Amino acid sequence: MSRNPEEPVYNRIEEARTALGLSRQDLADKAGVHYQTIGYLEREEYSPSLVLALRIAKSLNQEVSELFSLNPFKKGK
Amino acid sequence: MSRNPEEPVYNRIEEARTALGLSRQDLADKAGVHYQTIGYLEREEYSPSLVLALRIAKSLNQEVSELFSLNPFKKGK
DNA sequence: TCATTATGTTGCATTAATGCTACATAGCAT
DNA sequence: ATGCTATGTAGCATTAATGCAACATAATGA
Repeated sequence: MSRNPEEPVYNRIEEARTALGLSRQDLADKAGVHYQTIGYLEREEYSPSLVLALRIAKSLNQEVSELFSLNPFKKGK
Repeated sequence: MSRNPEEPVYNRIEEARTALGLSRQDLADKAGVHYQTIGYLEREEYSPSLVLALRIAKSLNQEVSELFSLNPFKKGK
């Protein structure tokens, strides 16, 4: 958020996406967003809206909490 | 999202908040946002950022998926 | 070699999310 | 009656999230 620039959101989008053999474009199509938006999210240049997070989670068959966290994810799951 | 004005996000924030005996101000303090932001969310006038959704879920001891959904919630849980 | 695909980078425009201030109302307690 | 708390509403300012276009690079395959 603009009012909380110090608190990032960590994610495992790339990990989950590649595990399904999807390109960013594939995931973007499923989630209904621009393919570069997926890139920004994977590089954690910004955090998504809740709507997008829910769509991505659905597209990747994961729980929001499995894909996104306020705390860094541990190595290898 | 601005690019998906047709897809709202449903939530049970008020239900979960009152169940804990919290006022909007209480929840806002916990989540680190303005108390009126909670009001806007409860009235579903807009959907939160993922960061805020994660903070609210944590503040209410709930999973994001228990509090927010792309589909309307059924009656009484 | 050439084309395609996937990805990264930059830049610009639009808009929703959030903060904040002020005011109104209703309920409750004193 | 008065004050306090919780909530709703409206308006304005700021900024992050998203779209989109253009270009670069690397890998792959024909």
